[in-house]
Amino acid sequence: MTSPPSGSEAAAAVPSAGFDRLAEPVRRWIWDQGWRALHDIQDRAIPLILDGDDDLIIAAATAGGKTEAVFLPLLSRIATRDRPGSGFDLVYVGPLKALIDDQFGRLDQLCERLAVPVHRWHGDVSAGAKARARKDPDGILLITPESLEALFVLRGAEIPTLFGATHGIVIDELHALLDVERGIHLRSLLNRLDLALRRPVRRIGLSATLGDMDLARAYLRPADPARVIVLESRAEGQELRLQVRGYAVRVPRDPGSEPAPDADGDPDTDDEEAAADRAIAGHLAKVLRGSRNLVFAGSRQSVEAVADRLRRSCEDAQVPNEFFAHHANLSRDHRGFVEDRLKRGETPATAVCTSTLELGIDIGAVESVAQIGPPFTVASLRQRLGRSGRRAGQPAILRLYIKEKSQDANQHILDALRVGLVQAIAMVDLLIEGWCEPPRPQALHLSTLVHQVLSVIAERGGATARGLFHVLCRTGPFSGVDPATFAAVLRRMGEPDVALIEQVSDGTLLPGKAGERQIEHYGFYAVFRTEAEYRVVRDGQTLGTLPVSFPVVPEMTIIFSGRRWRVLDVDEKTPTILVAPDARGRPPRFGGDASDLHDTVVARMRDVYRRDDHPAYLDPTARRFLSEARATFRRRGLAASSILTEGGDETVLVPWRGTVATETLALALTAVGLPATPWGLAVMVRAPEDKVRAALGALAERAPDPLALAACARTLMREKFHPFLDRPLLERDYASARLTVAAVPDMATALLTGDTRSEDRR
DNA sequence: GACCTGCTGCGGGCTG
Repeated sequence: MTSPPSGSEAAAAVPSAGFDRLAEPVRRWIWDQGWRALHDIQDRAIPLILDGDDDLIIAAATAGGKTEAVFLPLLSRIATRDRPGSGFDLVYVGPLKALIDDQFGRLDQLCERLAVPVHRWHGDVSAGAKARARKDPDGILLITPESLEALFVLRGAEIPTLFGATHGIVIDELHALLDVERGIHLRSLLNRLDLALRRPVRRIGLSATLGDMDLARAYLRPADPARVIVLESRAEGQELRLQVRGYAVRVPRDPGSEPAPDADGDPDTDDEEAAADRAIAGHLAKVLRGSRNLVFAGSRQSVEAVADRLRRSCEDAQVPNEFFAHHANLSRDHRGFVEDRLKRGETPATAVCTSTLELGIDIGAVESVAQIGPPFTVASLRQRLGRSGRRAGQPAILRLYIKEKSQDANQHILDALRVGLVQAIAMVDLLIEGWCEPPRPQALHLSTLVHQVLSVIAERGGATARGLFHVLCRTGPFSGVDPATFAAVLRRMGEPDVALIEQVSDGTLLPGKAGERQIEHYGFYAVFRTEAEYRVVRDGQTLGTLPVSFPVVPEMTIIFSGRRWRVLDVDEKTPTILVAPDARGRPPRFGGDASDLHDTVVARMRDVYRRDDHPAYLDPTARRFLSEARATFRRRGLAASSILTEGGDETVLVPWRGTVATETLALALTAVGLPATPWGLAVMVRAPEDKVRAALGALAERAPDPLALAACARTLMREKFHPFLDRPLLERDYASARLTVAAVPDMATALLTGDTRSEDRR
């Protein structure tokens, strides 16, 4: 048993097996926090971290105490270290600067007790603080993947000194860093760290939403996934209150008549969709006013429109505004203001936001979460839901608002199937079951490979082709790249018109002219692509940014930051847009890419169509939509056959697979001369049914050649370093990332035989 | 037909 330190008036922590094993100053800190007990996950993590050196994944809900679960025992080990000051003892990698600042605040006072320094290292940290950390590396380093990259490029020779003492590297929000470019980047850096130190450094991943633990293990330690220990928190059965609300968008009966302008001169009330938007905003205003909430609106354009409507609803009610827009194009000042107001909790506040408020940063507990439109992924829905009901005894509240077109004789089959509502129901089902999307690990990631080739050359002051292959492909995350493909990438990088690298007489590869320009520019350290933007300025104050792809001219009116503006001037040189307040405005388009639906989600959607029950969480309109969707499903015979004829010359296929497989099927048909376009769940083929059936018959026999399909693809350049690759390499990269040719024969067979067995086996 | 994330070195001007 442990007694509280004398003088402490904090509530006594309940001693437990884990607690008793922590170092004395760490226990003292816990007493002072007034904690009554350690979380289950913390208690279980302590012996694992103290007694072993195995890699570890800790999966627990947002605010489940994951950070403390790893840092309390890790710091207990440091407290008894024998050689302080010979390098950073621990490294924490966080995907957001704001997250690092949050964690710094939490760790700093604990570490002060232990005389363990904590260093922040990201783009907003002063050069002086970084210089001090470099001169005397010790304690804990909190860093972003990009700043770690910068250390390799600029201080390659110092890596063994800086990290010589490091015995653990904690990766926060692991789910956000799986098979995306940034995750591959970080895995490459971790592998390069192990190689530079000539020993593996223990890796500890933290996450609330991992879809597949075996894949997560393989991502954390590709060389030895079996030894990665997974610690999952036992769910505490929190109450979830859920509602799905349907809203009808009326299709104009008489398309010839001009709609009457709205009384307040509101230009966006002229379309029928605006009536549904008004109804949604009206409900949000009614149920959210006076409390603290998050409204995920789906796109930045929709955030602006909804925030504007809710602000005006406050004006109409003559109460102070409590609804604020929050997305990545709004200024840091404005975002900070919204986050502070949510966090302080003194006045009511609702943020209408995009995924900016989905990850990690602490905005305190909110009472409810709303989602407008179906979610993009189950993982993101779970992450969003985790923002509400974080106080003990409080339920998590989720409201989903779904718009569907009202029924009409000429309605398109996909509208009549009410895909948005059915997608929302399928995702809520899967959320409740605890499923979420796993990563797809087969992509080659050639763009990121180009980046890492340059980075390793910079780190080491030159490298051989053999050495690069060893670091990046044999032991690193580019394991899908074979020697021939790797050689083709290097050859391409060395071509005179590309000039990223050049070879000197002894075979060493050095940066070429263009390569030097890349490496020397500070934009090099991030592997993801970004778009050019205007600054939006009012009276010398920056409100935020707009993509240059959005056409802006003087006198046009826009909604931005939830308010209405007139454009005074556009300066292409700086590039800046000057605005002044106005009574009118439309939300701008920000652009963006579509997301992929996973096979499991689509399989579940088909189950929803085939069932008869109505989930209790549907409101009357949503219930009606679901009945209509099922009626369409049966009337069109989709229960028995997934081949439909629309008019004489168009055939619609519904393969009931995710986006990648559906797009692969469309390309496979296009490649054999039948022009096919993927459209949501369906593939629209401009050919009569008998021809389509004949083509499917051939596809059922043999999987198509992926490179032949990639040759038919429209956009091959998707990532930052793609412009340096040639067409054959781009096609190979596309085939690896965006095609599943092996699934084509099964899809074709199922379509032809009307085999409607559910694929929903996970 | 979506979202998000990140960044160094150096020089000039100012303050104490």
